[in-house]
Amino acid sequence: MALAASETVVHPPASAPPLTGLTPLEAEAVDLFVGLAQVVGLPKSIGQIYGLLYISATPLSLDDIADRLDISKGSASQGLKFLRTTGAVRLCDEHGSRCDHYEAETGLRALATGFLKEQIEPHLESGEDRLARLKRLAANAPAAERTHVVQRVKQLESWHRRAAGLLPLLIRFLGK
Amino acid sequence: MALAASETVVHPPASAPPLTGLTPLEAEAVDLFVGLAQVVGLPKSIGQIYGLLYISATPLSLDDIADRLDISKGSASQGLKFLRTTGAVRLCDEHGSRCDHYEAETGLRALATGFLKEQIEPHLESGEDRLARLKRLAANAPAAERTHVVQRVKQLESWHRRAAGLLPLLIRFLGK
DNA sequence: ATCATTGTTCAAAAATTATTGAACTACGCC
DNA sequence: GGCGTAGTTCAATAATTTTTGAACAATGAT
Repeated sequence: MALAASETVVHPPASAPPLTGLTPLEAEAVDLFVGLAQVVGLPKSIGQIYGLLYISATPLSLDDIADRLDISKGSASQGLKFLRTTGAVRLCDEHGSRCDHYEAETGLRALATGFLKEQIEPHLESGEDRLARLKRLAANAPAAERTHVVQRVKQLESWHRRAAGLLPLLIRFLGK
Repeated sequence: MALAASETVVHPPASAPPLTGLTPLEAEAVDLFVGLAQVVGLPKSIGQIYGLLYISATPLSLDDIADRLDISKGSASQGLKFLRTTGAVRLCDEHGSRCDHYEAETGLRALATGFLKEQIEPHLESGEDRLARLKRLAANAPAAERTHVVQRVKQLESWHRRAAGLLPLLIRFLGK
């Protein structure tokens, strides 16, 4: 603060992809994916990274990403790890450079599959144990409530079946 | 404080629905819905409340809920408000009592519809504006990248259409 | 009209989750 | 070997979200 009176704002070069900061187009794309990330419960940084890679015409390195988005290398590394294991991002065979470069996987089916496999399926599986335990407890409930709770647990089982059946259907619908 | 020396701990009655604390069955049901809430990005208290109402054989009042789950009235009020506006919970016409009682809506279709309408649809709508802005920016991009970014934005539009088409399909699949 | 009961709101506190940055490993090059 | 670049990990910090609880409005009973 307390700028010298004569100080002037330095304007960035008018054209050419900046090494730091985002073009308006990139910023808009990043924003869109940040919003999407929020919707599916993922951290903002992951949305930023994927968004930048999605719109970028060329593969980007970890450092490119951290610099352009102004996030730490740590965040970039963690975010890319997640995106890699989830299949949303690919390491592309870099001809010239010494470091790894990434590009976005843009097939909706691949993205959805990765996300569902990683984030939803585990819950469906652990749900089975839960349901089994619930079923046992319901069977032992006091007589007055037994029919009611048994019915509810049956309904939960039906939900579970339907959810499990939904996953492959979803993937098919989004497919190729 | 400062209890008399001879005071003894009062054990809760061995049976009958406790006015405070949860039965093992209730605890298990609550847990299950807490997990579900996490999955869809809702606060724990909302999962707790819905879980308790789901398994309960009788409608419960706000105070019942706060007491049994050991959460504040504030949380219970906010949670119930959300569940009401989302259609996951119903005020049921209480014959005798002076206060409102709630019961869980258990139709999967109604639940899914409420959730999708409330949590997903708004994003799909704002997405349209976003896409329009992106499209304009892409059209003005430097020639070298233009075809690439225009293609990407087209792909985003196709994602958007598919997502929008998915919603009614989903509801139908879960229906009745 | 006063008091008790029910429920809401919202600022402050607590809990949770994401991000940072420094320490560290691994690798290639000189 | 020693040095520089890439990348990962993780404890500490920051940001965000949730929960609390006290103040308040509304309604009904006496």
